[in-house]
Order: sequence, then structure tokens, then C-alpha cells
Amino acid sequence: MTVTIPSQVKDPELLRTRRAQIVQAAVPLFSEKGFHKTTTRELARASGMSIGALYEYVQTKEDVLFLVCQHIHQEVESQLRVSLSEHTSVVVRLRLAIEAFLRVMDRMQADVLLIYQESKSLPEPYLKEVLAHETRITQVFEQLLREGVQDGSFRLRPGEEILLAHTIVVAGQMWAFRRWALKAVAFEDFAAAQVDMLMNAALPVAERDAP
Amino acid sequence: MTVTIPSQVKDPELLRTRRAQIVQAAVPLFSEKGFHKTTTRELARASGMSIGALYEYVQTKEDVLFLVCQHIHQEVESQLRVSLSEHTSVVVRLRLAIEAFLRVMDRMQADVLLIYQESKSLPEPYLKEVLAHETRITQVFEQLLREGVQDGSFRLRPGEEILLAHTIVVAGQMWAFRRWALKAVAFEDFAAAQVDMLMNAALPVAERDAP
Amino acid sequence: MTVTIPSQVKDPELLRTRRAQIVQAAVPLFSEKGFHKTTTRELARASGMSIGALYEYVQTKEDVLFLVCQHIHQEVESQLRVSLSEHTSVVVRLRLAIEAFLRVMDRMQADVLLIYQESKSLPEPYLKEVLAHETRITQVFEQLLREGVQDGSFRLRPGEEILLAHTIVVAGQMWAFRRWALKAVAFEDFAAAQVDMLMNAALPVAERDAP
Amino acid sequence: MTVTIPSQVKDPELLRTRRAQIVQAAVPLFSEKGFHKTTTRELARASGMSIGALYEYVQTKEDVLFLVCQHIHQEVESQLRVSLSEHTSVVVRLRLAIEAFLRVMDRMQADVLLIYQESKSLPEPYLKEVLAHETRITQVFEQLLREGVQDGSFRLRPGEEILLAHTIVVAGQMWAFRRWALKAVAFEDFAAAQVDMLMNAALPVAERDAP
DNA sequence: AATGAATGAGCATTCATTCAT
DNA sequence: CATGAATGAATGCTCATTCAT
Repeated sequence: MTVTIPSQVKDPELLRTRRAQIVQAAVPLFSEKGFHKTTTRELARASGMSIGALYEYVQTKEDVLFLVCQHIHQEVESQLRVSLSEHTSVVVRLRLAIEAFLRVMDRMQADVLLIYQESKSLPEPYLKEVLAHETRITQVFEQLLREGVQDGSFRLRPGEEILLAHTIVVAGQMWAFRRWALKAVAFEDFAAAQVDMLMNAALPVAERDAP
Repeated sequence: MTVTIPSQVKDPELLRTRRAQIVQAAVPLFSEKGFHKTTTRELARASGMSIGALYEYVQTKEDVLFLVCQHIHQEVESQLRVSLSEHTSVVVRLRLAIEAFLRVMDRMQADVLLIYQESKSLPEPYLKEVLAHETRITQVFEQLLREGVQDGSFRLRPGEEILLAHTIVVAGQMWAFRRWALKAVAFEDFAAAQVDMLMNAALPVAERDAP
Repeated sequence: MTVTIPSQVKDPELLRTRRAQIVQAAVPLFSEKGFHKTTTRELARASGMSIGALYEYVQTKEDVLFLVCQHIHQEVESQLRVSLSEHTSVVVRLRLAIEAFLRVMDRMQADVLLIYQESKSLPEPYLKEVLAHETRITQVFEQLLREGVQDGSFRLRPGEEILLAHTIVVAGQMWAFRRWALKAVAFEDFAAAQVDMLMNAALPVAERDAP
Repeated sequence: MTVTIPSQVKDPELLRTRRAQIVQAAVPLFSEKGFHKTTTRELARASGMSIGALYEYVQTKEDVLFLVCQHIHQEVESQLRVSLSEHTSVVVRLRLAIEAFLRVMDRMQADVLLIYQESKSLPEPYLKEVLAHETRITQVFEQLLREGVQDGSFRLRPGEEILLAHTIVVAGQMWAFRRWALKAVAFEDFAAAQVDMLMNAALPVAERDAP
């Protein structure tokens, strides 16, 4: 929100496209080799520019990591928001949101993993911003839960909306960072089980579904 | 299966104590600065030995990381196993196991986080071993679920035991890696909510509890 | 003898004013940060032109340093020459010249220091020219001494005119490069002492003044 | 006095000899190419060690410059002090001190020049220390002047001791940094002229000597 | 076994200069 | 003439690992 990476380059259009190039090139590199083992030279080469050019659009290697995290979060958030339905029932809306989120996690496995494993290399202000974005995504669910509690659709202990919202997000991300253990599980089965569990955690006993 | 780190040193007792020293010193360093930003010199100094000595007990810096992960996992596993009850009801035994595991996660927050953030720096064979250990821990829950399904205490879709076991573990670890977001939540509230949600995911409808 | 810096630009008037801009901007930068730590980008920005434009009026960064040295020397020389009196007595004329020179040194402290500290970064031909200019300034005093020796006003060992002329110049410059040590000394006291010492070095014993 | 450069190396004897090696190698390099144009790799090679080794004895390139300046000043100071006579007359002692100092300046021309041209590249605390050392050298003359004033051998305006001491030092250093202009002058002539001028600046009229 | 000095490949970053527009 | 994006060689410095003692 507040953090902006300075650049020598004046043309904002060019700045946007070049940084997009850099992010495009950096994601697979960071994903495969990790942030520390990726060199700026590799970054430059993969971005199709010279090191000098790279450093016109970015001030440090950490800036690239930040751009990458920001980009991934924006993608996740926008894909999640686009799928938010207009259905009148919060219950339905939450279920659809969770399902949509799980599908986003499925599609963006590698990227989610990247954020989990590399964000600790971010300088403080960047990290703060990245966590703020993560919070923003969580708040989508928190908001739905809060609505449902207010109209009586959901029954939660006071203040539990935040905790459950985070549980939802983590339950989705788990598909990415437990990939090695869940290779035998079909996404549809994973999704069905998580949706059930999470919805039941919000619904009053009477409304719960069983498999 | 079990990877063993070679050493120049013959005396196995000495080997054990010195490596314990190294692990002891490495955990806080890796936790605070991360694996890559910790130097071998810092490692040696914090271990109370010279670099030369350090390299008598270890062959690479990655070895230290592996020792650390191994140590943490052993600690988690032993603490978890020690708390497994002899109660006749699987339902009770699972609930107690989950509660015990959550408490371990609470106690070992920093260490859990360390494994999450640094294990990708492990060389392939080490990583495999670490994941195997993680699996072993998960299997504690998988086993309980399987028992419960067999005696009719739990009702799960076929093959869902693995998935739910991982969900339990992740739900616990989340207390460590979502610390930044859950600072306002009391551990007891967190534990109560997770236990309810996870038990309800295993129990047949009739047996479920509501808050 | 006179080194000329080539330029792409045809209009000599424009060339002059733009180079003046550059010198104007460069003096404080070189003074504060030194030649090596001043970047061409800073030079361009401070000159109010683009790097591209800068390089139309100059061929290398060293060119700028040369222009700066040249400008400072011209300033020193012209201020010195302007103050040369028409008095009939060489003794009076030398004393006035020394006093004038010391005042110039006082006014141009920072610039004198700049030449002392940075001129060794000049490429050979430029350095030669700068030293030639320094010589030209020294010759003002050498000439006066020679006149005085010829008409018997001064008494010097054969060939000592050059040495004493340099001593005069250095005694003045010292006000600039010993600034850090002479902060407590008032300029008037400094000037009085130096003039006395230097004049007495030229005058025959009988004519000497004591404080 | 206060500034000490840290080192990884523990053996103080080794530290001393290796740093001496570095200084030995650095002086001609800095003298010829200047501080900025000398690379750490050149420094290492000329010192007969690897870059890694160099950086065990020094923390930055600036440290080397500081060591060099320190070494030169120590040399100047010790050579000056060693030549201070025990003669009963301050007048004689000052004259001998000036002569000795001029001879030191003659022997150490290149080194004196080095300090003049490169010390501005020193980080603040180092620069301060170097100037303090320069002051210490100046105080040798200041002290003699003060003694002479007290016993009536010298006659100076109040407070002029400091100024004249600096003038003496600069008059000597000038032999180094005006080398290019004084090539035709014999050292003995230079020395004779400066000693006369400087002594006469301190002596009361009656005692003055004429060439 | 222990020490710690030595090695040097490797890295992030800078900056004078060029050149297409 | 002016602009400013692009280039890439060069630089200071780090750090895992080795090895003579």
C-alpha cells in the first residue's frame, strides 16, 4: 500500500512492462533455486536485459522478491474476488468462496510455496506489506463469516471469525506446501473434504452436512 | 533410509555431545537470521569451537541444517508420543493427541517455523529424510483415525485418513507460522476451536459436539 | 600549449554558457564529495541538463575536472592581476600584491583546496596545463621580485626569485589547506604575519620591518 | 590515538608483520595510481597475499589508506624527534629542528604527497586521527617557539606560535608538492632559504641574519 | 582432535559512456 | 541539439571450505 520501489526510469509505461518482464522471469527462478541461490545475472538474463538495465528498474535483489510477492498476492486476490458470488445466502457465498480459493491455490501452487519459503528474506517494510496483503485476502473470509454470524447463519465463539478465516486460508495453502505428501490425493477429494470441514466449523449443529 | 553424516571423529560419545552443542547454537541463529545469512564462523563461535573443530563434526553447512531439522523433529515426535494416552476410546485418544500436539506446537513455535522456512535449502537426500520424519509424525494421527474408522468411532470417506491427518498437523503448525496474525488470540481459544473442528471432521454427525 | 576540449556542438556561444553551467554545478560537488565520488548523473542533474546533453559539451568526466580547474585558476589570476597597483616602488607593489593574493585565497578557500586534492586525477596533458597556469600565477611574484632585485630594492641569492615566488604562493594557499588547524586564527593576523615574513625574506636587512 | 582497526586474526605478531607487508605494498600503488584507481586485487597481489587474506587484516580498502597514512606520519615524527638536539640555546635547537625536518621532507617526498592528495578519501574518524598526528608534528615546532618566546630568544605577536609552526611545516612540505616546479633548485639552496626566512620570522630584529 | 590462517570463486551493485529516437 | 534507456566491465567484499601446524 505504502511501499513503492523507486526507479531511474521516467516513463511509467515502460517501468510497468519491464518490471512485469522481471517478475515473469524471477518467479520460476526463485521457485526452483530459491531466492538466495538465484543470482542477479540469472535474473537479468532471464528477463532479457542486461544487469545494468535490471538495476534501472529495481534497486536491490530484494526489490525483485518484493515485486514477485506483490504480483502473486495480487493475482490470488483478484482471482478470489472475481469469483465472489452475489448469492443471497451467506452460507452459499462462503462455500463458493472457499471452493474458488481452493482452486486458486491449486492453480498457483508453486507461487504460494514461493511466498511461504522466501518472504522471510524480505526487508522489514516489504515483509510488512506482504503480510498486510495476506491479511487482506484473509479478510475476504472474515467478512463473510461476520455477515453470517450477524444474520444467524453461522454460529461462532465471539472473535472466532479471524481465527477461522486464517484456518480457511491455511487449509487452502496446505494444498501447495504439502504437495509432496498429497500427490496421491485428487484435488476434488481434497476440496470436498476441506469445504465440509470448514463449513461445519462455521455452521450451527443443525445445519451441518455429513459426507 | 536413514541418512548419516560422516565425521572424522572416532569417539561416538564425543561426536554426539559436540553435535548437540552445534545444534544448540544453530537453532537460534537460523531462527533469527535464516540459514543463508548465518555464517559458519558464527556457527563455530556460538558452538564454542573453532571452525576447524566444527568441520570435524560436520562436512558442510547444510549438514548443520539437517542436524537441526532432525533434532527438532525428534523433539516434536517424542513429545507427541509421550503424551499418547492408553485410554480405551479412540475418540478420546485422538482428542488428547491433538491437544498434546497443539501444545507442542505452541512450545516449539520458532523451531517449527525454522523447518518451514529453511528446509528447502537442504540437499535432496536430507530433504527426503526430513519429509519422511514429518510423515512419521503425521502417521500418528493417521493411525488413530484408521483405528477409529475400523471400530466405527469415526466416519471418513475412503482414503481420507491421510488427508485429515495432514490437516491436523497443518492446523497445529499454523499456530507457528501465522503467529504474526494471531497475536491477539489466546492459545486456549485457538486449541479449543481447532480440536472441535478437527474432531467433527472425523466423527459421524450424531456424535459431533458444538461449542 | 593550450588544451582545447572538443565538442559536438557548433554554436560557440552556447558552448560557452553550457560549460559555464557545468562548471558552476561541478565545483560544489567536487568540493564536497570529491571527484571520484561525484557521478556524471549528479553532474548532469546539478547542471540542469540530461546526461546526453552533458556529453555534448564534454567528452569525459575528466574534462569537467579540467574545466573546473581552469575556471578556478582564471578566477584567481584575474583577481590577482586586477589588484596589481601602478605604484612606483616595487616594494610597495609586492606588498600590495601579496596582500591581494592572500585575500583571494581567503575568498576562494574551497576552490584552492579542490585543485590541490583533485588535480592528480587529471590526464597528463590537462595536468600539465593546470601546472602551467599555476606557474603563470607564481610568475606574477617572480616578476616583481626580479624587478626589485634589479633596482636594488630586494636582495636575494642568485636564482632565488623562483623559490621565493613559490613560497609566497604556498604561504597563501596554506590558508586554504590548513583551514582545519587555523580556525582560531583571524585572517588579518594571518595576513599580517605572512606579509611580514615574506617581505623580510626579500628585503635587505636594513629595510626590514619588525612587528 | 583512539582508532584501532579490528582484525579476524588473533596472533598480534602476525598481524603486525602482515599489515606492514600491506603498507609496504600500498605506498607505491597509492602514490602512483592514487587511492581510487588502486584495486583491492592489486593491493593483495602486491602484498603477496590473496584477497581473502588481505581482508583478514583489514576491513575495508579505506583501512589500508589509514594504515598507510599512519605509517608515514609515524616515520616522519620519529625521524624528526630523533634529530631534536639537546643544545642549550632554543635558537640553535629550532634551527636544527627545521633543518632536520626539511631533510625528512626531502627523503619522504612521495609519501608526504600521498597524504596530501589522498587523505580526503579517509572516513571521518580516520581523517580526524590523521590530522591529529599532523598537529602533533606541528607541535614540535610550536613548543620550541613557545620556549624561545618565554626566555626572550624569540619575539612573536601573542598567539603567533601556532601559525608560525604551521608555516614551518608547510614550508617543508612544499618541497614535496611543488616538486614539479622546483626541479631546478638544489635542496641545499632550498633549505638555506627556508631556514633563514623562518628563523627571521621568529627572531627579534637585532638578531636576524642576512644571507 | 583442535586451531585458525589462507584461499579464491562468486556475488551484488555501480557508473562512465553510447546511441537510438 | 536533447533525451534517457541501455550496456557490461569493473569493483569491493564475503564466506564455505581446506590444510599445515
